[in-house]
Amino acid sequence: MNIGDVSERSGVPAKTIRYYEDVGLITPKRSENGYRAFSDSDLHRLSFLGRARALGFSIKECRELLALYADDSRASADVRQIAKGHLERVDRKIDELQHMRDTLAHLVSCCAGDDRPDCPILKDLSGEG
Amino acid sequence: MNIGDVSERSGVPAKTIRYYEDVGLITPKRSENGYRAFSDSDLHRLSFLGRARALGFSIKECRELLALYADDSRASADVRQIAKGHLERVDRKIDELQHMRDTLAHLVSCCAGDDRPDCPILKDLSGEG
DNA sequence: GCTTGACCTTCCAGTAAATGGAAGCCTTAT
DNA sequence: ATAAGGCTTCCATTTACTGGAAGGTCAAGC
Repeated sequence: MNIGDVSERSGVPAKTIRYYEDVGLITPKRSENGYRAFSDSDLHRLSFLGRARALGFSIKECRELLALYADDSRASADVRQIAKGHLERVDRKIDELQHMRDTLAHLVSCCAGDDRPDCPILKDLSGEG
Repeated sequence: MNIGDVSERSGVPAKTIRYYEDVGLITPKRSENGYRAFSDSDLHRLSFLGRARALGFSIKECRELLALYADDSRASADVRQIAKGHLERVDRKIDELQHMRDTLAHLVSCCAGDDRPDCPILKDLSGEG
């Protein structure tokens, strides 16, 4: 398969696939003409990466997950730990965004949003109130 | 005031203050020795930036907000639009993270996390199930 | 007067994870 | 033969800083 094929099948953009090769996440063979020649296993790996990235795992974590996936003697505890660590990070991020959201929603609701200059949003940002 | 003073008072790291000067968000005067000489107004501006960034506004938005703040004939509608646009972005991000979170939490709860290789997390990522 | 340590300066590089674009081969169809 | 579309590499850009090196400045203590 050429890069366009695996891109379409895996849902990972061609540009991103080349990037994944650059950083060593995949190592497709090459055809005689220099084109990348992807195997079914490469495609599978790319789909794995697509799903892991969609769940927010970092490239580093993806690398670790792929290594565990390839290791028949892995302990599921190792996989779980990576996922749990990531889950906690996501939870913290949600909390942070939720806090921003509440403040923003409050400020927006307080602002008249008309043609007058008086604005509680700017007041808050400037330290008044 | 030197950079260390305004950094402490505004809560913005010195490194970040220099960066803000680089990108034109602040333009402190210079003392004869070459040190940045911050005025009260510079400090105020930095505090404004610190609060805006803490709410997740981008540098570009901060620039716009500062411009509106300085403009006595502004319309609060313009401020509100920036804040509302940002709020919507934050909402979308929260939804996205929440979806990740739910999937991750489910997977983590399904994984035994012991020394055996069998792992529903990897199963899911690999496309099975 | 000299040293020491805490500040300050600039400049360069690196971070995460792609993405955009240019210049130029390869292939396939007309 | 040529045009379209796909492929290649390489370089730059994005976001918002952050780290570190090399070196100037200042105030305190001996």
